[in-house]
Amino acid sequence: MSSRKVSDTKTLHCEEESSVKALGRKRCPLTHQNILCATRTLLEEIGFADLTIEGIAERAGVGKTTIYRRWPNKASLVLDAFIEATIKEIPFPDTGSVQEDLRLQMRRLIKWMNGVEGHTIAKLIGGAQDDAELAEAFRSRWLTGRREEARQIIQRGKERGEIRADLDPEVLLDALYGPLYFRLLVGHAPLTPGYADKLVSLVMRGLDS
Amino acid sequence: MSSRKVSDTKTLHCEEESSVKALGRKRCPLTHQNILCATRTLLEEIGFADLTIEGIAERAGVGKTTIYRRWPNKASLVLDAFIEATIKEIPFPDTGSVQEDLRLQMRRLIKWMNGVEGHTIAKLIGGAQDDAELAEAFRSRWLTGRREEARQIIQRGKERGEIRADLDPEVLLDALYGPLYFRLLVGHAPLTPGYADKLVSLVMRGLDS
Amino acid sequence: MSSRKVSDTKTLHCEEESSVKALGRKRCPLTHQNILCATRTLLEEIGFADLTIEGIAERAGVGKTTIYRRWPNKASLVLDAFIEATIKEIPFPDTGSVQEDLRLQMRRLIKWMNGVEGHTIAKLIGGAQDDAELAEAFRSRWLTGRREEARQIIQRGKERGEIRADLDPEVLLDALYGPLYFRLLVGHAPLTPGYADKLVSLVMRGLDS
Amino acid sequence: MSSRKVSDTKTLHCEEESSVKALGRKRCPLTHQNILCATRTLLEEIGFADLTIEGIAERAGVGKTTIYRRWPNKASLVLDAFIEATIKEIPFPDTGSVQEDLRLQMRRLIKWMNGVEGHTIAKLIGGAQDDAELAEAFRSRWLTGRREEARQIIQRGKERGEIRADLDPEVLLDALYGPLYFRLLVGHAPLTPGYADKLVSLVMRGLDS
DNA sequence: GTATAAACGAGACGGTACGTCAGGTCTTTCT
DNA sequence: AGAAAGACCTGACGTACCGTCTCGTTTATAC
Repeated sequence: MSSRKVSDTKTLHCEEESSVKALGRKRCPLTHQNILCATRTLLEEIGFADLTIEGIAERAGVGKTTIYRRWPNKASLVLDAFIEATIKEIPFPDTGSVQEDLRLQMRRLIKWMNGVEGHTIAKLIGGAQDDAELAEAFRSRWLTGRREEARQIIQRGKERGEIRADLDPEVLLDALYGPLYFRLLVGHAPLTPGYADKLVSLVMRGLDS
Repeated sequence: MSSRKVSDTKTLHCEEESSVKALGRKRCPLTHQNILCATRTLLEEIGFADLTIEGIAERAGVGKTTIYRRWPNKASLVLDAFIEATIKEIPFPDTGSVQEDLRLQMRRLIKWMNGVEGHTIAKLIGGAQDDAELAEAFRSRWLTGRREEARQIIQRGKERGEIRADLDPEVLLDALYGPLYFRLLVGHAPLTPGYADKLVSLVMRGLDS
Repeated sequence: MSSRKVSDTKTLHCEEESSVKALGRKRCPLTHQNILCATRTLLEEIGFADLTIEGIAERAGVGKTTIYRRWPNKASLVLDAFIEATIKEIPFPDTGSVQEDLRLQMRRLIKWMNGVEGHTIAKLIGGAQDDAELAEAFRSRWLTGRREEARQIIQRGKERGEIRADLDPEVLLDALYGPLYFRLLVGHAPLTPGYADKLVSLVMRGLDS
Repeated sequence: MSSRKVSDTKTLHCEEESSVKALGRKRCPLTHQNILCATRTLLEEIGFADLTIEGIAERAGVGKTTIYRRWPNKASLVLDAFIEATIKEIPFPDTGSVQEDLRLQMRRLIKWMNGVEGHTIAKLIGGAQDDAELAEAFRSRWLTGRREEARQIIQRGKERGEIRADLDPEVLLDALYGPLYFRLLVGHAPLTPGYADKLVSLVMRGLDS
């Protein structure tokens, strides 16, 4: 049961042909780490838009070619760097109450969105608007997992009878998390912890009926 | 009172010194239109990211300088072109029922989001992630106006007693519209007309209590 | 009649469309000079093979694009720089004796070949082996003119009766100058001033018969 | 005395330590041949300048390292490939007349220069202008041998009394062969068989006096 | 036999330069 | 003075090879 490994996690997006035999010299894993590390650092220092492959290469003490050999474009690299750094953050709680579970997790997410990572993820979603690959990567490697966990909270609530069974979890999750990303991306209003409370109490009012 | 027209609409963002005297050659109004038109066309053809000032200038038969003289950057120009083209679409209805008003408007918005304009606005929000000016312009020139209209719908509902008076309209609007933009930008699920219905019925359940 | 100007000489190889009217900003002549100067300097410092456009651009304080806008390739640029610097050297004498004229000029050429310019011209001919454009440019802009002058020396000799009239001047000139270039390019033996004397006395023995 | 074989001819320039013992796996002679063959083919196909070690390695089905283990640089390899292919061509005749011997051999050389090999040797001399090693190799492995043979023709002539004994053979050979290489490299005039005749009759006029 | 040593194909690696593109500024000429 | 054309410097792009360096495998002598 505990055998569900989250899989390798290490190399996520970069080209890797595992088919045949692995001929020739092995790819140095340190190099990999150096590049991701340099990317993360620069991302915080100068932001996504001003990030250049050349800059990353220099910072990592690596040839540009080495980067291009492993990642098809800037976005994929940044996504790798980003996910590697944040994959384990913002855990989902299990308090016994759906509403409380979601409220707590949303508060954590808001706090996280107000930090550097929030900025980065906004840029990634922004970049995904003209990069289908990045968009797909963002969905499959960031959103899907978290979404699945949130769905389980709802499922638990349904089993406990807190929520009526015919509720579409997708709509509920969108109604809760959509506004957070909305404010993050558009910035028309601040993302305060209290915002989570208000959203939960508004959206989840009377879901047991 | 209601005569406050949204004003000229024509030149919105571009520098325009009307104060002094209007010396020298007049700015050709056709040029203006040509540039906006070329921008719109190219925006649809190749997208925001691949859009270049040089390309627009060429397509419009205009010097690069002329563009730079009128707009500070690509984003402003695109926003101008975009808003000019869509300012009058997606009207807000007044059926006498808040829920129905919002539902109808959201359906229209969804329809519109599924077209070219939806694509464009997604790119604009995307671009705004690394362009503070564009972000601000997007908020003040696109969102604010529409938001105000939506707020009035809610206000009417409060006056009619459909909605309890202490409800925070910002949270409600976010809970309704946030999910739409969320799906538009992230694309994890389709934007169907029925989605509007589901959202409205989920979020607005029991708001009169 | 004597109005045959050797033409402008200034801009020789670089693209220049003089047809219409010359719209837009003028090409800065200083830039031109800076580039040629930097090229010459670097040519002497590091040689033709290690010469890079990037290096020249940097040394000249100029963008790479500016160079590419004016010259199609490294060779043309170098040829321009080279010819501009040496176009007036190694004059052809007129002593009244063909043999003496040629001998003197060959001695001067040998001296010149032993200097930096000789090295450069060797590299240019070398480069011309895989660059048809450079080859043509070298012939038309360097060789042709000098060849014509040498031909006139021979013509004068024929008129004076020093040389029999049916002699093919091309073969004679090749027999005299070919060996110089041969030694310059292959380096199997030194280029001494006495070599000129020996060649002249060998090749021109009995040309009056 | 005539036992001085020009040695093995097979591996000429490539590193080869025969001293100690020859431990480990032997160098595959087929590999050697494959590399030289690929080099020759590519040389004809794309020319010296566009020739790359990587390309040769691929064509030969060989690792780059294997090439670098055997030749210090591109030039040496090309020279090996070239010489291996042409070492036995253009024999020196012995008709009993110096003038006739040289004339015949020059005609053969001209014919050969007009073929692919002429092109290649021009490129090699060209490449030698920025590669001292190649220059030296070209002289010692191509020119010297042929030059020695030509010198013997002249020597025979002197012994027969056809040519006066004090003639410097170097100058004579330069005066005859220099022009051929001159035209080959500069291309200002065609290399026709008749050119050999003209040169011989011009340069060798009255050498018996 | 079984080490051990080199050759070998493959390909990763840090570099350098390439030639192109777009950015945003400046200059010239014409209207 | 405004407009159009285009020169200009800058800086990053993605590519091609360079020559060096591991890899794992294959082939040979040497113990």
